[in-house]
Amino acid sequence: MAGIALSTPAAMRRSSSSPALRMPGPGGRMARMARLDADPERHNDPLYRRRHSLAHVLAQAVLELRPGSKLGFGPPVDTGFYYDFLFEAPLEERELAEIERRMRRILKRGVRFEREELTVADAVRRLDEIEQPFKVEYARDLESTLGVEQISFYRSGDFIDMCEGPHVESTREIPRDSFRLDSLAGAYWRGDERNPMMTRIYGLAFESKAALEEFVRKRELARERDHRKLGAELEIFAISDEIGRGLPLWLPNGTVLRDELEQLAREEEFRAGYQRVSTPHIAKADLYRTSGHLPYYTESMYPPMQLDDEEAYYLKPMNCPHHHTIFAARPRSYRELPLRLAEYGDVYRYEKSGQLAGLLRVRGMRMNDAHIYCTLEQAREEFAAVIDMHKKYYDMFRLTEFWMRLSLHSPDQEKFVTAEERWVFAEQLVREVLAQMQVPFEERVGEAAFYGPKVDYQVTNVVGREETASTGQLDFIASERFNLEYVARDGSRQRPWIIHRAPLGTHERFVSFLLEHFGGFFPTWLAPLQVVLIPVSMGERFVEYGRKLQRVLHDDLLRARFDDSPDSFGKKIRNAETHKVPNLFILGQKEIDSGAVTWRRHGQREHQPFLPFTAAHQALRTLRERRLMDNFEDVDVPAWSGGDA
RNA sequence: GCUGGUGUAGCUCAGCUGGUAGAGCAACGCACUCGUAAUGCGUAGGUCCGCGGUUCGACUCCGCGCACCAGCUCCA
Repeated sequence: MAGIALSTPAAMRRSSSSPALRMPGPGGRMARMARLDADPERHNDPLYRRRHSLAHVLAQAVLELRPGSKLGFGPPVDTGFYYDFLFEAPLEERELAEIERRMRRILKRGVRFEREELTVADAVRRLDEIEQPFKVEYARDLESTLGVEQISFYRSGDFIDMCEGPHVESTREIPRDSFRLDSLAGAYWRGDERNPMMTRIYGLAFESKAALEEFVRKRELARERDHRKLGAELEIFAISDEIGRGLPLWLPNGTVLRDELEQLAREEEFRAGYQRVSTPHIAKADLYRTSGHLPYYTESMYPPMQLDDEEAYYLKPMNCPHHHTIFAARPRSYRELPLRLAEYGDVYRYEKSGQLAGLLRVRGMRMNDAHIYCTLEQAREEFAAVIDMHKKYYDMFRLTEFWMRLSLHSPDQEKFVTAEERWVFAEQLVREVLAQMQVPFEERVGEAAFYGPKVDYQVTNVVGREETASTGQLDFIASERFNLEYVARDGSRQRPWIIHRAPLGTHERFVSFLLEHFGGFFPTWLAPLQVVLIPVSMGERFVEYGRKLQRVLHDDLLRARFDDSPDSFGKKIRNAETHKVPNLFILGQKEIDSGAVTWRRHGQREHQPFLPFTAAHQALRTLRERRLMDNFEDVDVPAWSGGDA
């Protein structure tokens, strides 16, 4: 069951509705993961029935081909369906074609779906007979955990499966060309890695052949925007075996993005009363014993560096212990609070190899980190300010495809510090702040940090993978562990509350989202190359003029390049366009004659104003200084829109 | 980590059943001096992911590694 959504006005919910409904476009993993069978309304959806029935047909075809295979779960998902199997011998991808053929044959036959209900005991007996141990396990589980007494089965031809339904009446209702087997994957029985790994077959299924093809086409299109593809094409980053998996190298273009984001953060944090600090990349084991990382977080840490006669050192997986140590460096007064310490800090986490993915999941990352030390009375206001900062950035970058998750602890999971009342208190505090601010969110149990509840910004990338992009956390554990205290007005010693926050997340993840969100087309202020000056020919006077203007822009710290390659004029335009440079200045005789440029914007061939170079220069400065999002069409580019065509 | 797939020039890819490799783009050179998405000609570039094995002979077959891609982290 989905978490309870609190204080979520219907109108605002749309942008942050459940993952299943939120999928922006062509779905991948998220879409697949979002099982639809939890929502009773979906059961009336004819497409839901078809997909569900196709899962059965898939199982039937598989059993024809591989008798004795064991069945797991086989639900519909919002791009089709899947079914999990345990095979005696591994299934290879090329066998999917044969399975698909058999499925079509079954559809053609017009098999009817018939429901019957059995008592749990009878159900178990039947499942034993047909040798489906996973189903037996599940049937027993339904009885013991949910108190289910009757279990329904669906029979379609000679295939029978324990199933809640509903299904189509007859397989004839399903157009034979409206589905396709998509891929093969491993999946643990009941999603638990201690269980056997089954083989999952994914199928795509839509209303019609046309809808299926449309989906496949859109998915292809989305893959064009994959940050790994764009990152290579635009020379943003590279990952090399020589350096190590999950340890990206930032190329000059990517480093511009990082520098600009850091500049943005520095300015915003300065205005918001943060102070900057810098801390080393390694620290002694004892620090992480104090912080609680060693018991709770070791799996995600690189192994220790052991020196002779000395305590082991660890690469830091988080900046917090270092910042806490700064807080503790001298006695603190309540007058200093809230104390806000910020650092774009490099951290290293040993992610499981199978989790690594481009910039999205890495092992070395740079985080827009800060810790706010405050009194309990200040905690609400500070947390609200943190959420405000998140909102400001998301509005600014026009990131609308996200949902906010209030991540709570789970009393029965070991990874959470035991302190039930304080968890409840902290969670309620955060919940109230969010409610007060009228931001829509959904609660998820078991997603908290080990030291406190979080507000996570969940973003889905182009291939449908969901990750946390930003986070704000309330920590009620660390100040005790680190023995942090301040002297209150009455002279007593008090523990500060701590807020952890990373509204711009990590460069790695944030840039990957921006790349995909913008399709590689960055606003002028962020763009690695802000303007390319292109002469109509390499005649001496054009070259001279172009170099002169380039120097003026460059001296003004604008990232301008004069294209003096031997390429043709058309080729230069093309090169600049494929590199998604936001601004091109075209220079020819008439521009020289009046000290002007013809300004072509990325992808804009129609309207190209002719204006004095000084005006164009000034406009670039404005774009930069105001950080205008001129990669969006509705944003007016100064001096451009009004100019001559 | 686990399951399945993939690995050929900087990039995208071709290479039939074993006889040691090609194309386009990019790079470089020469010519061209051009008004809005690819000027022409030429040159160079490969440990066919790595290491072992089978074979007269391995990019091709087998084994073991490595990397990348997709998926798995609770309901028929």
